[in-house]
Amino acid sequence: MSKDSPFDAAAPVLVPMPAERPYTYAVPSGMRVVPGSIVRVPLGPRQVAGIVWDGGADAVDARKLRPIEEVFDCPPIAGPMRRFVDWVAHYTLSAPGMVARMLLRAPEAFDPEPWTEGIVRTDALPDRMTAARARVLEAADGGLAWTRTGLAHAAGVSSTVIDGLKAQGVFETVMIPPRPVVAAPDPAYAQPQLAPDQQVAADMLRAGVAADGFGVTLLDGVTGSGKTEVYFEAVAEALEKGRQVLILLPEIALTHAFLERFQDRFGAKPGEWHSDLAPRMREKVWRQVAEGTVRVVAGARSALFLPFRELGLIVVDEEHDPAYKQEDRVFYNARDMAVVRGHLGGFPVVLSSATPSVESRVNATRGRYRHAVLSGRFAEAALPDLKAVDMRRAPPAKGSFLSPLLTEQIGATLEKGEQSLLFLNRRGYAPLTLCRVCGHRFGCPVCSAWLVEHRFRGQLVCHHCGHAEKRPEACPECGTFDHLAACGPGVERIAEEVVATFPEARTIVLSSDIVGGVRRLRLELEAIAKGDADIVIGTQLVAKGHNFPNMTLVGVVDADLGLANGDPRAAERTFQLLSQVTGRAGRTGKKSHGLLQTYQPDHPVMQAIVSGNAESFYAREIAERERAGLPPFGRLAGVIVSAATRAEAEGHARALRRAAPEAADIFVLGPAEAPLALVAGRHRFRLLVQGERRSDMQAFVRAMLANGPKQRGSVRVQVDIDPQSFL
DNA sequence: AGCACGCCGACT
DNA sequence: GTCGGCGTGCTC
Repeated sequence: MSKDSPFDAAAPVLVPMPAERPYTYAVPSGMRVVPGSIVRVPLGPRQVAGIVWDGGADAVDARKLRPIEEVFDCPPIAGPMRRFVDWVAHYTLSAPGMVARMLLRAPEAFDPEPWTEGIVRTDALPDRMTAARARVLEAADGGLAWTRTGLAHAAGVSSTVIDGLKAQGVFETVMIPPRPVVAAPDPAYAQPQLAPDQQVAADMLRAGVAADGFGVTLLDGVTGSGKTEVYFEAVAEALEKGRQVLILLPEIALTHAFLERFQDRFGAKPGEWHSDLAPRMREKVWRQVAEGTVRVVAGARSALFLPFRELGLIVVDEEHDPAYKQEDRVFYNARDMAVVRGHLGGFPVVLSSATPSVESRVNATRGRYRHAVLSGRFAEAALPDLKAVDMRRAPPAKGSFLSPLLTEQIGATLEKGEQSLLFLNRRGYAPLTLCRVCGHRFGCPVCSAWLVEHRFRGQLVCHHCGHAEKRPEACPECGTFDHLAACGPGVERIAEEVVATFPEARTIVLSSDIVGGVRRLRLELEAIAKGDADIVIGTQLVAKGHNFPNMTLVGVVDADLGLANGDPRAAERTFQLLSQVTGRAGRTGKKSHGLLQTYQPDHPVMQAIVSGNAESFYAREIAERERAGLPPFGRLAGVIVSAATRAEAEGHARALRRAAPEAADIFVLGPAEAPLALVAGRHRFRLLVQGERRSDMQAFVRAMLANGPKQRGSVRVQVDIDPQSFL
C-alpha cells in the first residue's frame, strides 16, 4: 500500500456468505484489528458483520477494495474457534463464510451490553428525616447499588423521595454493569451420593478433565443408571479449573427438567441456547459466553458455534440422537464436530447414551475412546417387564390396530388408576388414502410421497415437504363419492380406537403437529406427569427424557415400523427408539409392563429389546456392518444429489456411479434417510460412497462439480459416519 | 445467503 | 400499459 494511502493495511475478513475464502478489506489508519476481531464491513449494497481471519490478505484490485467500517467492541473469536470454522468448512465441503455465518447469528451482541444507571448511598445525611426517607435509607443500608425505581419499590415509596435524597447528595449516581443471565454455578453446591459404579465412572471423567488434554469418553449405561450425575462431576472438575463447559442436548426446548437437575447440583441454571430462545436473551447469552460470564451452556447443536473463550469440556448427551444432524446449508453432525472441537481445543469430550450409536461403540471397543460403563444394577429393579406380541398369532380385530392382549392390559392399567403410553411413530390419521373403486392413491404433487390423512384438520398432508390439501369427498381420478379408504394407522386413528374402547378414560394425543406448538407441548407433558391423563398416545417425542411417575404400561403399536426402509441404520435406530420408549415405564417402583406389537418377534431388534440384552444386538450389528463394509468400517462418505425431479436426481446418481471407480459400492437410499432434504420440490437422495479415503471421495466430488457447472450446488458431500477417522 | 437486474404472464 | 414471477450473476 502506498505511503499516502488513507489505509495502512489490508486484512482478510470472512463474511457471512458462501465465499470460498476471506475477502480483503482495507484497514483505515488508526484502526486496530487482530485475527478474530468482529468487524462491520460493506458487502455489495449492505453492511454485514464479518470476522478478521488468519493469514495474509489477497492482493485485490485497489478499486474493489473497501474499508472496514467499524471494529465491534467485542472479545475476538479465539484461535481454536477459528480453526474449528476452517475445519468444519473443509470437512463438510461448505464455504467457510457459511460456517462463520453460524457463528455470527446474534447480530445485536457485537456491541457491549449497556450499563444501566444506578444510585448508591454516600456518607451524607438528609437535611430532614421523614418516615419515607427512613424506609429508603434502611432499604439501601447494605451499601449496594440500586436502580432508582428498584429502590423506590423496595422501600415502598415514590421515586420522588429518592430524587429528593439524591439532590441532597445522600445518594450518588453509579453505573451498574449488565446482569449475568445466569448466576455462577458452584461445583461444590450439592455433592451427590454416587453408587460405586457411578463413582468409578465419575473418577475416570474427572481425571480426564484434570489431565488437561484431548480425549473422548463414551459414557454408557441403561436408562436410570445415573449418567447425568456422573458427567456432572466432569462439569464440576472443569469449573474448578476455571474452564467453560458446553452440554449438548438433542432437543433442549423440551428438556426443562434438565435445567432443574443442573440447578440442584450446581445451585444455578446453565445458560440456555436453542432456536426458540427470545432474541434479546439470545444476544445476552452470546455476549456473556464470549466474555466468559456464562460458565456453562446447555444447548442444541448450534451451541457448538458459540464464541467460548475458555472452553474446557463438551458433553454430548444422548449422543446417538439423529437430531444432532443438521441437514440444511452446512451439513454436519454436532456429535462428531464436538469431538473435533475438543481435539482443536485440547480438552476432553464426553459422549453419553443409554443406547450409543454403533460407531461410538466401535470407537470405544477399539480403544479410540475410553469406555465408562454404568452397570445399572441399582436401576434394574425398575425396568419394565417386556414382551413381544406376535401379531400373526394374536391379530387385532378387523379394522382395529390394538391386539386383544394390549387392549386388555390397557384396561387393567386403567382400573389400577395408572397410566398407559401407546407409542406409534406416525403423525396423523392414516399414512395412505386410496380409492376403493379405481385404486387411485393420493400422492404429493410436489415430491411424490404419499399424502397422510389428518382427520382432525380434514386435510391430506405431505410429511416430507409440508404440502397440504383439503381431503376431497370424491376420488379425483374416477369421481366416485364416499369410497376413499384410509390405509394403516397414525396416532389419531389409534386415539379413535382407544376412545371407542375406553370412553371413560382421559385420552391425549401428543405429536409435533399439536396446536399451540412447543409451549403447549411442554404444558401437556407436565399435565401428564401430574396424572391428568390415563392414556397417552404419542409419536417419538414422547420417547425423549420425560418422566411420567405413574406410567406403568407402554404399548408399541407397530414395533416393526422403521425396520423396512432400506436405511443401513434402520435396525440401530429402531433399537434406540424402542429402548427409549419402553424406558418411559417403570420409573415408579411399581410393577410395569411393555408390549411390542410385531410381525417379526424373532428379529434381532425385538429379541434385544425383550431380553434386555443390548450387548448381543451390538455385537451382531457390528459384525454385520463389518461384513458389508457399512459404517463405521467402510469409511463411507455421503453425497446428496438434488434435482428438480426424481428422474433427474436418479440421473445424477447414475452419472456418479459411472464416474466413480468405486461404482459397485455406491448405492442410493430413498428419501427416508434425509426427509428434511425433500423440500421445495427438489428431490434429494443420499448416496453412500465407499472409498479408500475420505480425501479421495472429496476429490471425486470436486471433479464432479468442475465437470458440470450446472450441477454446482446440487451435489454435496456429507461425511458423518466415522467421527475419528479424521483426527 | 441476499440483492439487483432482467425478461415474460395476469391485472390494479 | 404496469406488477410480479424466479433465473442468473455478483459481492473484497
